[in-house]
Amino acid sequence: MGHRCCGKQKVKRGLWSPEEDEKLRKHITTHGHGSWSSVPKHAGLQRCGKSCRLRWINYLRPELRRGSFTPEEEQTIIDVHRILGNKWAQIAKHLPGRTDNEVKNFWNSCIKKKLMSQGLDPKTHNLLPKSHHQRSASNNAASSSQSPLLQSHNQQQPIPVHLTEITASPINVTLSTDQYHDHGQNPSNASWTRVDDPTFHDITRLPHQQSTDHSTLINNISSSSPSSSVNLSVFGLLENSNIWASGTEPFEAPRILVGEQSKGEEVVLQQEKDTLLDQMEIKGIEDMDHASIFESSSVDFSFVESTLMSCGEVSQDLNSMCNFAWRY
DNA sequence: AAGGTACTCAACCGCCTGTAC
DNA sequence: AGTACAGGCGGTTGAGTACCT
Repeated sequence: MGHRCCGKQKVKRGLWSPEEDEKLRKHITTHGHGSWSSVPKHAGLQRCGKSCRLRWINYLRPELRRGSFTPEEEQTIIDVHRILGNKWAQIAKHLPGRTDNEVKNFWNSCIKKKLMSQGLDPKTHNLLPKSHHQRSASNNAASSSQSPLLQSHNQQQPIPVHLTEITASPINVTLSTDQYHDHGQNPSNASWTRVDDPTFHDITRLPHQQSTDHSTLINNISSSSPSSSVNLSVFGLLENSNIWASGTEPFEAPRILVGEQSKGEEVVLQQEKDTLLDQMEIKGIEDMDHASIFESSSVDFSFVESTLMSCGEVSQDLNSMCNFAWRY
């Protein structure tokens, strides 16, 4: 039987046998994979190169972490997905030892349903229309015990902010109007508080993280994944001053060499950026010292920046990232 | 016990992008 | 500039398994 990606050879398909696994493992550990298209030949496998690559990446790599996802990993997936959407490879990068395939499967089989049973649109992380929610909730008796978090959340419709102007792929961040005021000048002791609704919660928080105490919540989230530098709650919903808590690795600001861009591109990008910024409602935080914000933050923005970069938003310095992060 | 249904997850497919020529 | 190729990625499929009636 032919194969579309390597039509000439006869290749085996379907599940891998232990013998095939062993051949592939032995070949790669001794020779490395080099060109994947040549791996089957050198390893003595009747598989196509793509298949070998997939098998190695998803199953044979020694650094892979097997077993079920922890609540912390689940929260990380939800948080990152809220920002990036179905960018499984990007999401997986923030879960050491997990593959994009694994994350994708876990999302589709578990998290998606969980969110839907809680009345949330898994695509946008926004609330579904009430009828839909009731229907899905009744369809899923096992998870019908809605968390207090969502009960309170349902009382207030968040306003989806679509960032399609900034990125090529839609990124939806859910927030409420005028949620936060900045009471501090120094980010290290800035006091970020919601001003309109003390019952508002991060909509994707897990049941085990229910708490009306925002300090506890943020501490839980940020301490729950020590191996990950991601705490994306900050992008969706800035909770309070705890996000500035010290004691973790200071964020090292990513730097992009201005010289890598042409002058013309710089001008155009700057104009686009200015236009976008004009369109956005400014919440009074841009006066903050951005550099000091990042230095005192434990939040890793680099992946967001890389995503924005790949989607066409090129920043010459940290300002655009600051603008992005601190406006939403 | 048997049949049906739901679920999980490994693997495949097709498209896109980057690179070499 | 155009083409071919390899690698990477997200979406989808289907086999195996668990659970339910």
